[in-house]
Amino acid sequence: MGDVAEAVGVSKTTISRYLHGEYAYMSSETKAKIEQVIRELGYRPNRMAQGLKATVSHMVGVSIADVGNPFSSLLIKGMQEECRARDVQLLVCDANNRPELECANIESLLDAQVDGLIVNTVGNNDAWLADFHGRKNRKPVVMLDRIMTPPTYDSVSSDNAGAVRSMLDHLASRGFDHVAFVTKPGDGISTRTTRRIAFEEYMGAHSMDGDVLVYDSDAHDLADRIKELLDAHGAEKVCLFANNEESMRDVLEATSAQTRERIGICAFADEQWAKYSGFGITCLDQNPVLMGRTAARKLFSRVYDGAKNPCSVDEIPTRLCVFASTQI
Amino acid sequence: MGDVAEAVGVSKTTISRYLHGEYAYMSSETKAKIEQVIRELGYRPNRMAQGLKATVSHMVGVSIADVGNPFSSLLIKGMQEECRARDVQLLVCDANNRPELECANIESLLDAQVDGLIVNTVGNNDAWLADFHGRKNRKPVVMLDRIMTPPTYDSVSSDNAGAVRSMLDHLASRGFDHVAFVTKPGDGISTRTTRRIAFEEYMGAHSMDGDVLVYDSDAHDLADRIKELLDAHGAEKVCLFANNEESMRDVLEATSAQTRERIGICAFADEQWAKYSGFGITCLDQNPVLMGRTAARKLFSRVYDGAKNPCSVDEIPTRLCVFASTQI
DNA sequence: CTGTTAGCGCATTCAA
DNA sequence: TTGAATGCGCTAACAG
Repeated sequence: MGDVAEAVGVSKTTISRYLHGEYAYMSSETKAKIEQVIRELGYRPNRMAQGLKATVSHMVGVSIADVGNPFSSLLIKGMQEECRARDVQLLVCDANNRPELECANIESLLDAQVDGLIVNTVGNNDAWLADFHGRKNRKPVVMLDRIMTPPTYDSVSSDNAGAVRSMLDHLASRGFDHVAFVTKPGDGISTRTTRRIAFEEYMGAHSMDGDVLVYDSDAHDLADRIKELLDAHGAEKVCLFANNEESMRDVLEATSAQTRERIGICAFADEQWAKYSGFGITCLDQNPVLMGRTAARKLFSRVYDGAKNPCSVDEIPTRLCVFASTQI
Repeated sequence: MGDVAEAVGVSKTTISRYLHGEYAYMSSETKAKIEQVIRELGYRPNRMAQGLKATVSHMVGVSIADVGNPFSSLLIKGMQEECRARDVQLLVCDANNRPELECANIESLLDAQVDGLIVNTVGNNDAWLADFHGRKNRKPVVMLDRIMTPPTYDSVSSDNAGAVRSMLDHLASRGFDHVAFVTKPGDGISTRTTRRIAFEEYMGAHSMDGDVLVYDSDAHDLADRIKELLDAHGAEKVCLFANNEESMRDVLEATSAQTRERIGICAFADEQWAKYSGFGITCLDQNPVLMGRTAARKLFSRVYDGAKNPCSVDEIPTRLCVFASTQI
């Protein structure tokens, strides 16, 4: 900036003013001259230096439970769209499904002077996150996909309960007698628990028969559990309802093609994926891009627009996509 | 930092020294005192301010052609692993498959004072990228997955040619007479071109019959093209070889289940995806996590370890995963 | 309309 | 062993 000022023959202040569009306090000749010199020198302001002075850095931090997950990548896509519009940079960290890393990520991001945080928590980290809320110079946080109860922060998630109900309505209409909700242990991950509870409530309220099948990471274990289930309910029309794509893959791994032909299967899963898996798997397609966008918007309104409203939870609707797997 | 200095009763210089581990110039009492006060106050150094002084910011920028792509998210996963080890932050931008955005991203990242860049180019941007190489204060760049010819920058890609050959060897061993390589137009994207050329060379060198089926984004168009192909080669054992997951989905969309039972199909695709698509699709599984790691390592060695070696291209091997779709 | 001054949080001489 | 002084690139009073 000094170089530009010198070349034009004015002070740095004037250059600074030019950069901020304060043309009113400036002769049109100097303005033109500055414009020209900046182009010639290819000058671009240093955002770090700006951030050092200002109270904002135009950077927001993101900690993702597992960036390798396709769902996560779509969350990021959504955030990016908003970031582009506001000219803010996204600092992305991966927590690799480990709470310690999530904490470390957040601390590092704060060191980098981010203006706010979007957290897709790994789960089992609510205590630390709640504690963080009590810090003096805390930065705004938006929880994404996986949320806390009560919602200490602004949050964005899918309408998980509604999604579960719409799937069960569909299964009922297709004449299924028994539905098993297949999931890994809750592990403090809100989506799993929310869906499971919605499932159990629906079962309680309707005359549908069903149970929850919690399995450990070992797919071998799952195969036995499914066999037991089918032994017990062999005569009925059974459907396996997987909590997510991972569990759906575990179900596919644990069942033979013959088995899959005589039972129904469905899952929370991306339509693109589900449509071509097997003969097509009926799924609840979430809207991760919209979720990411919404989270970014909420954060920006608080950080850059000074919104002071109490924190709220946005639930993004899901879409039921019916394919061959529930048509038996 | 001033607060800490005051509380301890020393100057900021001493605190700075403490933070950099220069304990030699310090009485053990002051050291202990500093340690304590820092903990009490929860002081953490401001990386922006450090970056303003130092020549490095401990941030690297990434521009991804399409962050929504699962492949991309695994590239990022790999980078993150290296970033964690070196304590550097990743600034991630999405180019949304548009060259203008890629350029804008890179400029923005430089404004943020990143120490270097990893670019997964959208394609058709080689001229700008080459021009960028000529800039005075250019920062180091590593091209990832999609590379330039000649390689102006350090680059990391899959061993695309080798992968194509291994797939064609496999198809030959399975007795296929005719193979069609299905791809969207090249569009300046190196992977597409490299694979296509490897395909054509193999066909030329072996007595295998085949052709390249370039289709536009419209899957309808593709259905007609495939029909023509099968009309012409109906008597032979035909295989469709898709350039990537997207084209594979387009092939699935464009063919009926009956058709798929009498032809072979295969693709460059993630094993997780391919294994459960249809009856299982034979695929070339790349190693995006390793690619991301490798790119980050190359960048870091240049940026932080002062490596001066000429730029090089690393080719990461792929893995052939055979499933039912090539067993007809 | 324009410039002077001071300072953001830190690292680095140089001196003591 | 420690500290004072200077400046990184930029912004924001406050003066003219």
